[in-house]
Amino acid sequence: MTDVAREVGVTAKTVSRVLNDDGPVAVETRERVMAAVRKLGYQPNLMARNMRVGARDAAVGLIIPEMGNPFFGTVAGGVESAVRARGLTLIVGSSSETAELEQSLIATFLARRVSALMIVPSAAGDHRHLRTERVAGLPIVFLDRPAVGLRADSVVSANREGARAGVAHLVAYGHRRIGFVGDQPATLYTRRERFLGYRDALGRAGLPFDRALVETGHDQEAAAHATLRLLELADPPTALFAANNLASMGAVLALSRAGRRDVALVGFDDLPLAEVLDPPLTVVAQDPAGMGAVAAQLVLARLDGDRSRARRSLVPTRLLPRGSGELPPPPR
Amino acid sequence: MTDVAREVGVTAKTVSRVLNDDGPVAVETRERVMAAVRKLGYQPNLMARNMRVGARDAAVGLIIPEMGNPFFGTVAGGVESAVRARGLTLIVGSSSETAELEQSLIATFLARRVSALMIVPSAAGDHRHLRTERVAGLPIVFLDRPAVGLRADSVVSANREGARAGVAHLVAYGHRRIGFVGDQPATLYTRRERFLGYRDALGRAGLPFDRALVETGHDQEAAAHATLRLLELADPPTALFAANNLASMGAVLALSRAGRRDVALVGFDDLPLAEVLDPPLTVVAQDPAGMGAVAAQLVLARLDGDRSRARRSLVPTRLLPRGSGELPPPPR
DNA sequence: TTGACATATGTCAACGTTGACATCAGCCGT
DNA sequence: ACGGCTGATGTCAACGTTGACATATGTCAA
Repeated sequence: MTDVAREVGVTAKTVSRVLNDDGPVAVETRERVMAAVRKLGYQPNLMARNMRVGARDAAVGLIIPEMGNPFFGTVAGGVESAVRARGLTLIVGSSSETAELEQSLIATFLARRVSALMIVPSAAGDHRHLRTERVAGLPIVFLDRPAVGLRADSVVSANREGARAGVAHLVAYGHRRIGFVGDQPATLYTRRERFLGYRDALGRAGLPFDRALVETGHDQEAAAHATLRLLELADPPTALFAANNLASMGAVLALSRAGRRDVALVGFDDLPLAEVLDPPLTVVAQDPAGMGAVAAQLVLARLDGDRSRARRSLVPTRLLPRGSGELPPPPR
Repeated sequence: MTDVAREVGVTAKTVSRVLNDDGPVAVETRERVMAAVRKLGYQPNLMARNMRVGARDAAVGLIIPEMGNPFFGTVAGGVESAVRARGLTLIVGSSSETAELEQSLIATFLARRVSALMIVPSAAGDHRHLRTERVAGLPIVFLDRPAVGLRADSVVSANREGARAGVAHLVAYGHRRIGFVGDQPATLYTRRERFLGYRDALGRAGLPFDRALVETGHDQEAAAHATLRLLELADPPTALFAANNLASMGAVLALSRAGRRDVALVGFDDLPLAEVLDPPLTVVAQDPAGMGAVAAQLVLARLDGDRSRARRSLVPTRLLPRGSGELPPPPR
């Protein structure tokens, strides 16, 4: 900036005025400044500006467990377009689902003076330490899973209700033995909630809960094996409920490999090619982009001074019957 | 920091020394400082630090067309883990495939003094204006598509070779009329390259090129319609080559809807559930995470002072025969 | 002509941090 | 006892920018 000023023969302050449309500047001066700016390829230094005006950085930090997972990618996309509409930049980090990385990312973001934090917490995390920041008025919103040890805004899917609806759907088609394929640590919020929904649905239908019908795998292949184990039971399930996208893919994979087109399946979270599968996959669809957008709106409201109590936003799910969930149980 | 200093009864400089493990500090002082840091929840201000030391921000900016697209999401993931391993933070923005947004994101990133820029250029972009920054030594790497009007590093898939191999694969199975389903503007680099690969393969096999066999759609549904148009030709193709993931999904969709299991299909870019499709989808797989990682390595090398000429890195593709690409043409 | 006022620009300090250099106390060897 | 060294801390200025306030020039009404 000083360079530009020297080039034009004015003070830095005048250049600043031109660039920020602050105070009065003679038309001719303005033009000469702009010319110099272009000539020198000057870029204002946001860091210095922020420091001077004591403002936080016009960026929000988002922490997700994994960028590769389309679910989180889409969430991030939803957040990004919403915050960008307000001139904010998005900074993303992925925690690889570990509390340590999450911690260090939070520290980095705080050191960068982001305007807000959005976090999809890792399974093992604890967010007590963020209390100071929250009190200081930094908007913090948790996504997909609520905070642990901290009263803060969160935006989550209607996991329990959705899972209940999905399982009830299978029950309605006559299934009485319904397997549950989960992945991730069983302590994970979403896993727990969906499992509760599963049990709710069984309970409401007067069906017994059988521990043997619950299997877990931490990735697609593991979920496939989990599914296989269920199919090989002496008294196997006639229908399956897969608790997330990886579990669904694993289940689809296992059923396909085993050549079993007679087992009903409902997955939680939609898949891109669900409708061309054989049979087309019935899912309880989430709205990841919507979740991101809702969370971003919350953040923006907080930035605008909304100081109301922390709230939890439930993003509804939608049952999309496509075929796999409408297969009847085999006649006995 | 001043607060911490006051609390302990020392100067800010001493606190700085403790925090940066700079110069000698008495053990007792160090402990008292650390205690005060914890007590006050002090977070160093990275912006001020960067400004003082005149360093660029320890962040690299990445611009992708769309966060929701798993291809770019995975690329971003590859970049992120590589740069984080070096203590750098990733800032992401999406350009929605428009030159304007791309421009404004670049400006924002430059104003933030990122250490490096990584760009998946939008179709219409022009990067001449980045010449100044490149000369100034800012590492700039283009991903998936090369820069326009600028000599800069780029990392791209072996599009032409991959497409050629995919189409040659179909030829090897006896196909003589092979349709091309592309999406995006036909001017897009990847689209062009893959199309050239397609023509190469035809030429090498001595097959005529038929303009009627080339169709385009800009998203999944459009690609499905494009596919349908091909199938309805008087002299329809017996095999299809889909030039990217959306085109593949569209083609799969269309074939499935039309109940056509006799048309061979090879897609460019792998899909999550490719192997459970019916028939399982043969693809020319790209390595998005690998691309991101390679690009990040390039950036890191540049940051380490590598001043060699701009280079273009080709990331190889891999043909994964799964069934759909090995269907023979119907006997005539 | 005066002074009140608007316009155009300049001066200075400060944001939080850290390099360069200064200060001071204690200890060593001679 | 003295110079020199080491360790521990302090002082000051500067990074690039902008708020607060000052200055200079011109315009216009009384």
